[in-house]
Amino acid sequence: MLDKAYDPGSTEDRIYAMWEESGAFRADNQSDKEPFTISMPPPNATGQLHLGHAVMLALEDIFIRYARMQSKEALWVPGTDHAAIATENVVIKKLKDAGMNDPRAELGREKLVEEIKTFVAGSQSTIRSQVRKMGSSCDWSREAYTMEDALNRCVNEVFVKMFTDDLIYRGHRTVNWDPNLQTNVSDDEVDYEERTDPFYVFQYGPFEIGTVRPETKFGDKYVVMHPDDKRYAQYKHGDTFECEWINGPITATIIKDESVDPAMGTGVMTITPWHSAVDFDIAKRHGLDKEQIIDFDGKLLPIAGEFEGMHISDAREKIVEKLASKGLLVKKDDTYLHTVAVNSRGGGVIEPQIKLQWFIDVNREAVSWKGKTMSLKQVMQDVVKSGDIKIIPERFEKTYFHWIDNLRDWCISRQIWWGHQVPVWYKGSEEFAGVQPPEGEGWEQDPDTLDTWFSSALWTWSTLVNKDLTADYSLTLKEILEQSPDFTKFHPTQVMETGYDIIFFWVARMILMTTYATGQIPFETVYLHGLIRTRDGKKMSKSNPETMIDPLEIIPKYGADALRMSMIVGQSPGNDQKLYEEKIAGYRNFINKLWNASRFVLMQCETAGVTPAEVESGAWKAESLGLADKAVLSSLQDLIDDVTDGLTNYRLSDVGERLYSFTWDYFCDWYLELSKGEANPDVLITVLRTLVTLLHPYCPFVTEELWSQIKPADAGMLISEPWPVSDASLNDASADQLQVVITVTNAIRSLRADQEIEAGKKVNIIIHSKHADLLNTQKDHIVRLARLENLTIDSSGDKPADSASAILKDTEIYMPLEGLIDKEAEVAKLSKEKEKLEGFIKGSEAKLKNKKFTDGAPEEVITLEQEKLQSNKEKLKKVEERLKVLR
RNA sequence: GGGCGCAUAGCUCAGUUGGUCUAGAGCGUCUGGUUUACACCCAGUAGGUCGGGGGUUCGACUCCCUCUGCGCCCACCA
Repeated sequence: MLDKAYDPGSTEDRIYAMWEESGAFRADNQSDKEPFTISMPPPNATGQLHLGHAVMLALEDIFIRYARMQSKEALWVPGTDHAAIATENVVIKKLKDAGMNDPRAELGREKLVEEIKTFVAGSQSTIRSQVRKMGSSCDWSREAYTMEDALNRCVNEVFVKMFTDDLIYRGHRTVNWDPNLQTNVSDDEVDYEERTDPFYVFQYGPFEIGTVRPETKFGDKYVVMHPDDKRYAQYKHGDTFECEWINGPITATIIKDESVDPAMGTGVMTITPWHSAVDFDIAKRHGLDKEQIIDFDGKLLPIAGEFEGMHISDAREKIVEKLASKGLLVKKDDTYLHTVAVNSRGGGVIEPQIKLQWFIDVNREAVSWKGKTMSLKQVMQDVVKSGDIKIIPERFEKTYFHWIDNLRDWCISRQIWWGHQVPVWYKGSEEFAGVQPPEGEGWEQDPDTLDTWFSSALWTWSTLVNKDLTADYSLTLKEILEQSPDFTKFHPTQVMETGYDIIFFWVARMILMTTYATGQIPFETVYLHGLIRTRDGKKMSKSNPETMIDPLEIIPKYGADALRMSMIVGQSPGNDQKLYEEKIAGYRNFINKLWNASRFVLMQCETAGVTPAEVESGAWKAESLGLADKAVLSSLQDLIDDVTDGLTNYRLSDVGERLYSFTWDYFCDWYLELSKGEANPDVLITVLRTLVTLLHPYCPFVTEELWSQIKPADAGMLISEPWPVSDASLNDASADQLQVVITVTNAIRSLRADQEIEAGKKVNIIIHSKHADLLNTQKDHIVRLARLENLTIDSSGDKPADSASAILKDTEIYMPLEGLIDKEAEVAKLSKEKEKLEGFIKGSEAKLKNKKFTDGAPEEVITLEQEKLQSNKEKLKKVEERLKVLR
């Protein structure tokens, strides 16, 4: 017999080990079954599982378990990401904490990379065990890692292919340079922080110019204004003038450019092309000189004269002092609020610099897609516009298009050591791009590594290539793909489930790279979940540990099943959710309820001398079924349909709620209560089996554990059970009939509960007339219910002539055939219904007459409308007749 | 500046193409119950003019406009 309460702690690890050892997670690339694939978004190999991962794992596990039970070949590929900058950063920080001053300089490239590898290995094993804790049924035999050899081969192949197609180029551009981490980062990785800094206005010849960054102003020899600005009409483009500046007199040139906003400040500015992307563009347009003022460590160069070698943070004040002493400081505003660019990967303030970097050209039309030649941008737009890829929720498609419209060339090179090194080699002025190093002496590889998203953009397919084939350099990428059984079977994947915050970083780039490299879309559906927030709506973060909910603390306390459900039910895709312990406790209670319901069913079986294993689902004699049995079986068929339909359409929250209320409110509170008098073990076991099966994707541990107690003798594990199919022949009871049963049951019970009812007092239960014709057929059942409630039947008493009542000893319950009790209420109700029906009819008629509707609508819609009209007319007729009778 | 979203019971949220919702759930409140499936329980109760205003419609929580408040994303900030 089961314990009184479900204990996840003693169950979950055991169940997980059982699943894993059985091979239930492993997908077969040779099977005939329809494939269903999910690539797990690889957690960063830097650390700990958090709630963001937990929600992702819960959602994907539901998708994959449902697919598996639907007899699809379900594959869920797990893995980890090397998270280039983040990881290198963490390791460097650790080394510094251990007493090293400059780990990069002290260790050198090779040794530092070794350090990182060691760290990653430890972190990966932590993640693996944490993913297991959530019950994730992923295929560990296919675990992947973005830095493994096979993936490196794919990265190099794609790079070289793009290089050959002129989609990758190297050029001098303004990049987001982080002097702290000594690397550049992509535009998407830059965060903007609001700060208050002094804003200075200086006299620059005849002009006043404003700036927060005087330290960049050494090289400013161009003064720019809008060509239509009347205030400066006297100055002509190209005019020069002499003026006093930081380190003595300079010659300045007037530039007229439309990018200047006349309304901003004085409408005049000087430019620093080397350290600003906007200024760079202006300089480029007019062919102006560019000079570097600040070096890559953030120190001033010789152009700064006496300030040379000074760090910009120290130099600012001194430069201002000097300008002030020359009488050139016009104004200083200490309350100026502006935004400062910082590296979101844990680095410092971004200093724009011109650097030689590698870029992916998103506008060049060199990609063959659907028989046309398109740019990468166009392909990205096409696959979503055409519906090949569907995004849930749909509104993110807008966000996606908006992003693409503003997309600039993607800078893919990074000046860090941890990552895939750029597969380009140099010898003198020679340049060689190849999957393997060039032959011969004297070649040196480009020291840069690739943006971490370059490799993760290949994730859906690079994880499916055959590893032996990737070691064979006589094969092309195309041949490798064609000969990889996993790839041919499982790609494109079906669902990409991830947080909406990485739609640009990752989702968009997977689409970009995968369509280009494989000619296939990476996935069919994108399901985006929201962020998990604290109770007061704050982002959960390590810096605020009090509000943090750590899944690894929650799971032992409430169970993984409860955690999973608390993050799924009552949750809509793409919206953030607040999570707190009471919510999780609520689902822990639900899990326990299910457990105890099963315990009760098992007890009933024991009492009846039935062993659950012997019960064959659905094998009973029709005449042995009471009305309640029929009702529960009928409702169960609806449940199966609703859950199946909901899961197919990714309506996870609805389905969860439906299962929750069926289990608790209907199965436990109603059917099990009835069974206390007279139990039908066959039905109890059958219903429970179906229920547990339907619940399995949501709460896999407890259901698997229960299954072992209630399963048929010849059944295996629940994880591998087929999905239930509804049986229409069990669905014969009408909704009204069921409603009567429920109503009467509850009424009898509440009468019993109400102590104030004296024996013999007459109480009427009003049952609406539309049920009246059912009453006779249910009389026996109601009598049975009464017996269960310890009410004895005395049919000797006087029966009111106008009711078909069962007369009970303690209380008389009349069930009037007609609405005798509250005529007024019924008339009011019917009048309202009449009004409503008239409205429907009017609406339908208008619709059918409207050409706009009939011309545009498909035939089924019109037929449906006509049917609706017809049935409403019939309904109206009945209502009117009924009203006539009542009046 | 451009874009997206949210505003429904004390709290956290559902509400599927406008129609049996005279608006639902969980938690919390209050009342009562409980000799055995479960107090991680049972039966009830109270609580909302679905942010304000206008419009479309026979009918709007649901569609359109507008206002207010909150949040997010992108761009820019001389």
